[in-house]
Amino acid sequence: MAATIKDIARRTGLGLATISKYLNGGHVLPQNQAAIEEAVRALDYKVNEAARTLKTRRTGYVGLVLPALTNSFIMEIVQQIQLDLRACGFGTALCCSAPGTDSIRRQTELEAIDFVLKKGVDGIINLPQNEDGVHLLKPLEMGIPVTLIDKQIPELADRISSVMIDNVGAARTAADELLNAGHRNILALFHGETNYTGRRRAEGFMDALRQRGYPVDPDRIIYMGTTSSASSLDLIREKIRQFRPTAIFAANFGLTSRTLEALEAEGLRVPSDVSVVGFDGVGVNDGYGVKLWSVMQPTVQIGSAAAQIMSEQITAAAQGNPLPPQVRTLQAQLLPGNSVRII
Amino acid sequence: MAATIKDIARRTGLGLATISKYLNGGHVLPQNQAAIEEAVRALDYKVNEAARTLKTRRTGYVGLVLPALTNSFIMEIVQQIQLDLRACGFGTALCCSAPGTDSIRRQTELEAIDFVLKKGVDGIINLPQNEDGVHLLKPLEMGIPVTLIDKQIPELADRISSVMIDNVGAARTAADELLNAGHRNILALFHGETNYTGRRRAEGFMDALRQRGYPVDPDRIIYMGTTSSASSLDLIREKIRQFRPTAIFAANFGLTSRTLEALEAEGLRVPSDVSVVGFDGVGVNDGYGVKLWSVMQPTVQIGSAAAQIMSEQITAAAQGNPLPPQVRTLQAQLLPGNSVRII
DNA sequence: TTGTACGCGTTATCAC
DNA sequence: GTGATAACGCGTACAA
Repeated sequence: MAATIKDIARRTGLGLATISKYLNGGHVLPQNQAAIEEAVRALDYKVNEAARTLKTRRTGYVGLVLPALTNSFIMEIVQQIQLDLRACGFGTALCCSAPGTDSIRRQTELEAIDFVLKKGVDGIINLPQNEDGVHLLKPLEMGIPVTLIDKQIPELADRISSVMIDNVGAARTAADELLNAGHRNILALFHGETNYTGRRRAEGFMDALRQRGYPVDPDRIIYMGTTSSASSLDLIREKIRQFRPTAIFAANFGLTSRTLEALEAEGLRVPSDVSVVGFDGVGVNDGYGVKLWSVMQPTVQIGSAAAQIMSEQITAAAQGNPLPPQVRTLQAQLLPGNSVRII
Repeated sequence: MAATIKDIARRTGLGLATISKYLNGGHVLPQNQAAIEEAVRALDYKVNEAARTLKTRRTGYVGLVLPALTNSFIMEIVQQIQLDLRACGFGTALCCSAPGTDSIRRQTELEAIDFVLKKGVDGIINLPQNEDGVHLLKPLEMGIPVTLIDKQIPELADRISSVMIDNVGAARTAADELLNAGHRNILALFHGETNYTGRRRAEGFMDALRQRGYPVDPDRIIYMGTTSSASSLDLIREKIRQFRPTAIFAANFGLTSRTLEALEAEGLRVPSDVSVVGFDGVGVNDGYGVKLWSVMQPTVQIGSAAAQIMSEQITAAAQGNPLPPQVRTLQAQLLPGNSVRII
């Protein structure tokens, strides 16, 4: 049986309130402090988090709700979030809304949120897949702070914090690289059309073209929608055959992977046949001859920022003066490779 | 303010015990059941997990302690564990012992275990990096069930459950593939020499050689130890130059990646210069011309098995009759590629 | 089957 | 500064 605060009280002859106060950072007489410290060590006392939660209504857990663990980008962020939250004393309750076709995604993400809510969390960090954010209404209503990563939900922008990169700038830089190399016939691949991040990256890409006075061909701007990997692959192959681009810009992890597959399937080589700028480090460290140019998001910084914001929001809310939502925008970096041919 | 069991009692006119019993699966009169159901819906009642934990001493969380989130193999397992645990009603407390040189690994893993213990978990699923398992003594002593994945700790084999593949068989199958293709000068790369999984795979590899009467050259069996990625890469390159192998077998995810890098750095092509059989899907879906032969571990099954064992152990322990530790061995599969040249 | 009363370990509010 | 004491919400003997 684990030692309780009562055991400490018995051993030291002090009252419960004194012990509790000291344990929570209050001041007591030096002699009492020493006595408590001694008793804690001797009895190997650990606070009972359940009892504390029952009283304070704070669980010390942050829910981390993600679509799935599918790529190194999200993995690095998850790890960093977990490390930093732990450093702040918070546990990380991982909850993947998990695979599922788009038609049931709303449902699975809602269930994931409901689950962490049921388990009890002080805050939620979410990489949303449900673009209208209805799944976040309940936590918001309950006064549980929410921080978004990677994507933004404009409708809720004034009520929730978010951490993401300058998507417009990142895409613009990537496009510039291709344009500087002389490419004009560029196929550009983005997330679904309703996807905030995808739209921003598309904007950045088009910005780069316009800035130089090049025409924007809407047919070469492909929004993948929420199709499966397989049909995305087919679509990319089709577009490659249709437009015979000299270069491709793929605006996220999955699209970059599928672009490489599509080129391989079409028998096209990088960069001799087609130049490629990708995202999130795909094809950067494969140990093959081709090293892709890649937009690298600062995953460590993203994770740290999310954890920090979350921690601050929770602490402030616990003290009765909730902080306004924070938005943090970080800069991505274009990592050079050898996948762009100068023409 | 959230509704409590008392509110239900007031609304239905029933006693607290009746409500509680029904909520925990007990039988009550149909009319009372209906009344309770109605009240639960009307008041949007949710059980307070903290109060329940305080009483039952069960938190409904399983600690998932890993070295780090570094590759798709571990990621897939983590996701599956989380999904299955959730289906059993358990939350997943993710805790990465995190990066760190080997000298401090014992410490970081111990801290990770201590953290989940402090937060309160009913069980621990662990991918150990500390090979003697001292970090698991405390949970074991506390009566908290532990399930290992991927690796085994022989000293503790009779006290903890484990889920892993038939490492000997997997390595033997991989070796057979190379031997069948006519390779005799094979460089074989394994984890550290003190690593259980690495040793088992090395055994399997050597078995395959011996079974055919081929000599085992200890110099071509490389144990990486716990060196950094960079120095591993250097070591592999050195061995390649030294032995000029016609084939390489890399016995885990990281080693396979570094093997590809090393070959690239040495200017050697796969499979024309050197054949390769790797592990865990590295180089299988890169969208390049070469698709590696790869030992694929059944990540979904591993995750499911770990979650299932954990759930059973916890449930049994909660009912006072703890289950003996379980060991589950699954079969890996050798996925064909085009990275092996017949000579 | 149902209800009463108590305890789980902690924090918070008072008096002192 | 300190110490009784009352919650917090639930599970569970025990009695009815």
